[in-house]
Amino acid sequence: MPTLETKTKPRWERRKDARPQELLAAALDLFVERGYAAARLDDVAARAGVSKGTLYLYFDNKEELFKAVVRENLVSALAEAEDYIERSTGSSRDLLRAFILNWWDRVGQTKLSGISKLMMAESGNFPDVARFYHEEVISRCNALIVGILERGIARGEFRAVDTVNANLVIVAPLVMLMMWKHSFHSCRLEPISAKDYLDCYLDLLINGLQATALETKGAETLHEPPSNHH
Amino acid sequence: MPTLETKTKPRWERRKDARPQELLAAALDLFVERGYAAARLDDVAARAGVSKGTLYLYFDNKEELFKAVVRENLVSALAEAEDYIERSTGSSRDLLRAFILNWWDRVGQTKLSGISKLMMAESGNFPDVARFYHEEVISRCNALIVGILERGIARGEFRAVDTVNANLVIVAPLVMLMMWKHSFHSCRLEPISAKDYLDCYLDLLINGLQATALETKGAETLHEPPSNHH
DNA sequence: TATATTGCTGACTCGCTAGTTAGTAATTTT
DNA sequence: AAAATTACTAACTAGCGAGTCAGCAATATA
Repeated sequence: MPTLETKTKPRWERRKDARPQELLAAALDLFVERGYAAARLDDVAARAGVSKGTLYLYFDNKEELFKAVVRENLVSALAEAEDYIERSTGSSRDLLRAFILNWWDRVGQTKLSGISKLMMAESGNFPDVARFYHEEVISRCNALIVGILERGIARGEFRAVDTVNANLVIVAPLVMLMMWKHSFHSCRLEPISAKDYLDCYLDLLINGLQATALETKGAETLHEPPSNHH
Repeated sequence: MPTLETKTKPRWERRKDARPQELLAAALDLFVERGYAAARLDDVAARAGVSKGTLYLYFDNKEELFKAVVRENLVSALAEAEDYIERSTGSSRDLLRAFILNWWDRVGQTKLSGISKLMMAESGNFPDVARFYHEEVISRCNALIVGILERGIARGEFRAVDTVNANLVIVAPLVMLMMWKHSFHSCRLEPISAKDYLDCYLDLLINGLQATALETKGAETLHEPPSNHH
């Protein structure tokens, strides 16, 4: 009676080729949901439909698994952004805005934002992972933005701000928006509207960077004057 | 020979009154250093010079200990800020700047910044703590800033920005500065200069908020034009 | 000095998770 | 169809940390 599995499918299949991708996808999910330390490899394996032992056949340990997730998703996206900026020719103002909005589409809006949040949160407890992430993601991202600012200043489009700190000030609201997506879910009445937030941010930013408000006074603004709904 | 502790001090003392404060101080240190989940109560007790059992005499559990730390430090600071703003009479621009700089002195600059970072990082895994922190700290802080913005708009000092989102955009670089203080220590060549960062931030912000750049053109700027040292 | 009180200790339980491994079942080869 | 190969499983370990508690030693009291 118990041995009724006559013509059913095998209890498991050998799928050597598909496993890594499936494990990476599951790992991304769980790292984003729980954070680095709290993500359980048992759960990662389960979500990928394998046992934990199998996970260890494809990745040496938790740290290597995480690095693979970062390479697979963020590093590749960054490389594309570098290309995009390389090829651009328009005004620095438009370039900056396009970069930010594109970045939001490709990273901020997606679950990848959870990785940025996770690294901000846990870099202190995992210095090796932090170093890796800083070199592969943060440094390159900063270089991109400083590049755009220098370009804008050189062309006389932007005021001569301190580019290194301006980079940080510019990035901060974007990183925070990513972090808020993954913090205090249960507390906020209505989630932050990314569109409204970014509109407001870009409005303040472009205004703040403007070479001289006098000269460009007539230029079209990014959007209609924001409503003050409180 | 071994029993040479003739007239030495007792192995431990009874100090019922001093323990709570000492435990709170130790807890603040360890929560900031390690984060909420990773802070070990054994270590907290050890740093306070007692055993873990003693800690449990004064605090029910880890969560209550953490809440006590927040109340002791952040909630009290917030109450003072509320008073300060209540009493203020000057321009909204000065009030906003003063509030930000004062907040940096009282919180951002100190180890308390670690608490903000910790909550951003771990709120998802500890919803009860998150709710508490959101109600006691975040909501009240947001209300303060929205209040200043509304005041400035009502008086015609600020453009009619979307105050709710502007609040977030304004707060973001400040929260990020706090977080950076506690992230990627081992990666950054030179630590971020809070002064330069805040100068740059306030410069962009005030410029971005300015009612119309034409009218207030002659007003003294916050500081000398920032140098572009890169 | 003797007795009562209580602040404090330290060794315990219990549950949880990264990483290991002996063995098994799906596939490939012969 | 049998033998050889190997992708995979499941049960294991080792170690850690929150929370507990029986007992002890520092005071207070008599």
